[in-house]
Amino acid sequence: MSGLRERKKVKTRESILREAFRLFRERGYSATTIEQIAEAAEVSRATFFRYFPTKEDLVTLDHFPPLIEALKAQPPAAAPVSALRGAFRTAFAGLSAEEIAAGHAREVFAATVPELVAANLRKSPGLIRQVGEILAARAGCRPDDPRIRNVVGAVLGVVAMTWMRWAQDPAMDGPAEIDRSLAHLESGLNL
Amino acid sequence: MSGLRERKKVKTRESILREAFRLFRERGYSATTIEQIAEAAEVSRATFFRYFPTKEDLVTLDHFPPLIEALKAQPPAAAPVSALRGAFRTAFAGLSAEEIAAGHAREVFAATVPELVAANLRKSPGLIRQVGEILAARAGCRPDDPRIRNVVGAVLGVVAMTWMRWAQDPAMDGPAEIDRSLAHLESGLNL
DNA sequence: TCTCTTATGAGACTGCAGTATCATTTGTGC
DNA sequence: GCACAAATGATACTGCAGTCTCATAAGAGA
Repeated sequence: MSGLRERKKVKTRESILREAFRLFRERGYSATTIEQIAEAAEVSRATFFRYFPTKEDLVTLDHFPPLIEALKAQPPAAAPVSALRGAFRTAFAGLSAEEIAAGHAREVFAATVPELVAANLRKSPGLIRQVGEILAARAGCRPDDPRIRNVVGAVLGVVAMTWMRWAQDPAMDGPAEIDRSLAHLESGLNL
Repeated sequence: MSGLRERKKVKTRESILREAFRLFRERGYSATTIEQIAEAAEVSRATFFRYFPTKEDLVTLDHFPPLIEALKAQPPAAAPVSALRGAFRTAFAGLSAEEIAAGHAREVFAATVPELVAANLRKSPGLIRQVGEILAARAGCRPDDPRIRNVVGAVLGVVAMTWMRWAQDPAMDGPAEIDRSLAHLESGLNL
């Protein structure tokens, strides 16, 4: 079934993505017009919209790494921060180096440009709540307990900051650094 | 000097803000056009743009509470998280209850709608860096030290989460709750 | 090769944000 | 009341995202 048609579509899609990200890097997200992307990808504007309904769709994360499942599988005795740290570690371990590298540019980008942060926030309204609910169930308290919120906030804040460092230094070992940062948080953020 | 002109300008500005937020609540931020806001505020489109250069300016925080100054004034011996906690406390203490209440709706709104989160992120690229630099100077390490980033990330994450709780429950004492959350972070996030 | 289906390109069109110009109104100082 | 400066309104304009229509090109299957 892998006819010429399908292969061409894949190539076109990849070409659009590649050129779009190149332009984004060169001149920024909002300064890059769809017309420029289409031209660089040697495709008409209309075709661009057939592949990506909106500009945002170029950069939004289709799905987060299976963080939720990994979190559920953590040992019940672990403290909340430890459990989340373990979940991140497990989630990343389930990805091949290629997958991490492939998704890195795109996700890092999405985490760096404000417009895209918003786009992703809009697409994942449940993630924060979901993490909070699991932690609350583990700890035997209500999901809206301030302490649960604090843990989620602190962990996500630390991860976000590390993610941004990763964005600026692609040579960095992102997963390892995230783990190290969470260990730092776990041990009280002392210097 | 408080002539009629000045008072009219203040009234116009308030009218635009009030009608804009009413419409935002009714039909959402991006679904509200500037033309609608201008009409509701009984003002021409041109005048709207004279008061607010962009739509985003309606909702972005003009300036954070004088957090930076408060942070610089913290006792040098305090640990980073403690210093930030103290800075938040001082910054809020410098505001009257009216100022807090007045800014609350607007800021809460800005913290809730994804587009506006992005707008605020774009406007405060320096805040995070600035806080990091001060903390680094206090601790005698480099501003890009991962530990500094972790502290900033964790604190901002905790504050952001508390801020969202505040958004859902306006009766909450926001500043006090932020202080409590930071105390929780300070003491290791244990349950 | 011939037909059918599907992807593409071209171009016009809408809606909205933001800019620019210029005439008109409306406070302000005298 | 008068002359000046400032705020406003009307209007036309640009630029870009996203939609729509229709003609053409190109792969699929016979």
